[in-house]
Amino acid sequence: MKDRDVQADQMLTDQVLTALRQITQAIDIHSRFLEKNYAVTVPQLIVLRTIQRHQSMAVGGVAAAMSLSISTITGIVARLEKKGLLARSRCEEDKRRFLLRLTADGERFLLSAPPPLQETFLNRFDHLENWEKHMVLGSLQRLVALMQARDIDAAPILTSGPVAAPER
Amino acid sequence: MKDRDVQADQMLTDQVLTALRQITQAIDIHSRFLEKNYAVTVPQLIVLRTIQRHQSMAVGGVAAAMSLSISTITGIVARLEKKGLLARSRCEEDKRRFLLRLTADGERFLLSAPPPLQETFLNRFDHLENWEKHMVLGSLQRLVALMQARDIDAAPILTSGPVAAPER
DNA sequence: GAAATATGGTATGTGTGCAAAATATTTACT
DNA sequence: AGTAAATATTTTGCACACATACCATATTTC
Repeated sequence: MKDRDVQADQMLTDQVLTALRQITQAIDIHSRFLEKNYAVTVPQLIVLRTIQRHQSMAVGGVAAAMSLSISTITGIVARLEKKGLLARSRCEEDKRRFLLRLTADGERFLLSAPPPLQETFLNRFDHLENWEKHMVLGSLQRLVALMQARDIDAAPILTSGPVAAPER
Repeated sequence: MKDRDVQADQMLTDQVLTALRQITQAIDIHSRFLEKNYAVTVPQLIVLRTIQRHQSMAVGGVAAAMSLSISTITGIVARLEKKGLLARSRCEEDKRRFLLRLTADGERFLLSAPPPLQETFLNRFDHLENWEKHMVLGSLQRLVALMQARDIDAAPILTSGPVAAPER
């Protein structure tokens, strides 16, 4: 039994959660700002950039590259297609796939579009001292590692259906 | 003009964004796990806890306490009410308000419910060295400060409505 | 070659989050 | 009092993000 100040520990973790939510919120707010002024959201912009980098990609490829689920990408792609920034075509080799590529409008758009958060937060982040940037990134990645350390040991409580979801 | 490695800077910020999304994702996944096994999500659980701490609260109070928008709380409250964990009643002094309080079921539920992330990530976070916890928290709050350094300088493009939102 | 299985993608439904508009109530001002 | 302004909530509409169920095409197996 460690002799710790449990109260203080709880406060610390609460603060972490609050900080995380505030960060998420800030990104979300920026996304809405983008949507209002540039007609695309942050996720949409990142999808466009990702496809641009690869020239042409399948839906699953984008999902893997962004570590998002396929169904999420489907929705985003549908909205981008409706805006005419992106086109889908059946892959000839494997007709299960759709190949995604930018339209001329899409290319043109990216040339004038702002990078995801550059105008705001990332711009300021960029101006931090190098050691501080690395410290922040290190902390974030520490959290990611902690969170991704599979919950498997704690999970099997209500065993309805396939308990051990293979991955993700 | 500083003499920096722009490429490396870009990578750093990209990594920050990726880490942030992964953290958000991990929380979301945990929330679904909770929903499946305990019938409430993380936000729902936090709303319950918040109300419990205050005995009874109005919707706006919860929103302020959690720094979420009122409309978001409305939806969460509706779901909790449907589950019978929480009840609403008109406030007598100010009939615009609804007072929220836990039902007997709600109280009982909280006694058996797990703290938001304790079973998983926070538990592990708790076991970090103290200096590391503080470093992580410090980094997160650094990000929050950067992000909240109001976008006012960049924002006023579409000035519809009260631009300078007082707080939040 | 036909049946079983695997894989890529879409459609649907739920939960979160916001903004904007609609309602109702209280407070302030004239 | 009587309207105007502020306040408290709800409703609606949109964008994510996921899981689940389902359709179409590929691959494997018999």
